[in-house]
Amino acid sequence: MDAQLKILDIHEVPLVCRGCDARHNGVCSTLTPHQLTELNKHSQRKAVEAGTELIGQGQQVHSYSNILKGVVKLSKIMADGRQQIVGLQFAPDFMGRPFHGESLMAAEAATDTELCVLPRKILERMISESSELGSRLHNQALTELDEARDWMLTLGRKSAREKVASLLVLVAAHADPDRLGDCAFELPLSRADIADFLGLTIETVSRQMTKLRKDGLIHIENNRQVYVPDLDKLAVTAGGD
Amino acid sequence: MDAQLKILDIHEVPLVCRGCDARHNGVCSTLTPHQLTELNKHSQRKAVEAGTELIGQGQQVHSYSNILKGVVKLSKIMADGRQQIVGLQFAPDFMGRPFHGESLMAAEAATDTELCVLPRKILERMISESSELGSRLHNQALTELDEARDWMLTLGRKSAREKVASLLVLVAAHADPDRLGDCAFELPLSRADIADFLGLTIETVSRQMTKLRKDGLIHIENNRQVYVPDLDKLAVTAGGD
DNA sequence: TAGCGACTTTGACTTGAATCAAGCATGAGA
DNA sequence: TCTCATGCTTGATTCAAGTCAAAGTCGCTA
Repeated sequence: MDAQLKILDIHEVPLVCRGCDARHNGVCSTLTPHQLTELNKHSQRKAVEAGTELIGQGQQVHSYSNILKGVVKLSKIMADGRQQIVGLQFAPDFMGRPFHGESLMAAEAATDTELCVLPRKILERMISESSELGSRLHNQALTELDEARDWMLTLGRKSAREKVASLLVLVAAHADPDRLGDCAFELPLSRADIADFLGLTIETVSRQMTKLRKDGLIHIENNRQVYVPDLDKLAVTAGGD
Repeated sequence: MDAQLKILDIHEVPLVCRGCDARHNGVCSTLTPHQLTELNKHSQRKAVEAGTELIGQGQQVHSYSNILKGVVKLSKIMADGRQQIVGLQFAPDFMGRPFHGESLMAAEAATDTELCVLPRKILERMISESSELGSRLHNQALTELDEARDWMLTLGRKSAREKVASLLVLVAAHADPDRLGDCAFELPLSRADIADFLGLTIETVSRQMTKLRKDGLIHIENNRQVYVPDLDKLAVTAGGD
């Protein structure tokens, strides 16, 4: 938790990106200069290392964040300890939910992560002032809903092999959105995290990774570095579509 | 598809309920009289029987609907026919999604259903005029996101017995939200639908229902009529919490 | 009221993923 | 350089859920 704090120029970061249709070059905000000044005054840059808990399940949420760098995992935990990762937030996503004060899940940094923390009250006032900002957040919520439902199909109906392939395709898409054909990236998740995301055990994940490797669909180095020679082929073994 | 159409008084129906905090007595709308008149002129009442397809996967969506009566299932289908139900909409839910034109899943009436169909363009104009309406829809999206993520935990980490119990608890909650202790309701889903919602096969669903019955947790009549003597006990076997 | 069809249950068997249990790397610290 | 911890892989075995097959139930229509 060695948080290094400093005032951030809000111009440098996108505010709500996942829900926007267009690609942005690091700027997504449509705030007024006055609003920007205010956010600059009150928002804080925060760097945390992998494994840091950002929000505990059932905890009250007093702030929203832009993820500047890294990957955050959202997970639900049952009373007996069983865990399911229910979403991944990649930079430059916005994290948090207006109107919903209490968190129904935990948020934890999957990798070393940098955040821009925005105070809840100020942001909510800006939402009520700007319908553009509100509709962007609405849009992001709908996008996340689509993604959650896609993942429900993966969890409910796919085999272990298809699940692992689906995860690799998902990460590849975020690492290099426009890349066709081959693609290389670093896995932001441990085997244990992958298992919790796919509803599998560590052992099964490991076995399926090995099989995909032996089938020539992926190459792995140092457990985390993945190279996919043919992304289409991998997508097909992920269940097509 | 024997749709019977007639002009509906929009005052009679709630517009967006799931996302609202308060309970409403059948009226949820905050539209102006002028907006109500316009909706009255353009919205249509539609009655369909169980099994009717409302929106096909990949189809363009030109209207939104309020569900007046019945249950609608939302599902994703893979190329090889595997299916996953990714959400249930109970009356008086609003169905549809602003800004997202194309449907990424199919919607089908699970029971005999009555809808109030609102033209897309008119509703979207009203959303842009009324921030209250927009924020209610935003709220509903967030609620659905929470529900989808809860279900991801069910799909990924629960046993067949827990899954079936979870479904029964879910339906019970919608049938009779305030009921404590015991509770009776009619299942809006066939065994096949339940299997598709839980990521199981029909046979497994049937076996688990039988076990729950033999364990005294539920009573079943005519396959669809369910009586739960102790809802808390059922919730515990659904995985607690 | 017999017969058909759709839906559900039940049984026997198979299988994919979980569990249990060693081993293998890699990196940090002594 | 050795040890220890952590994370990953691999193998043997078990078990929960899937598959295949048959029979039961109900409502509908002729």
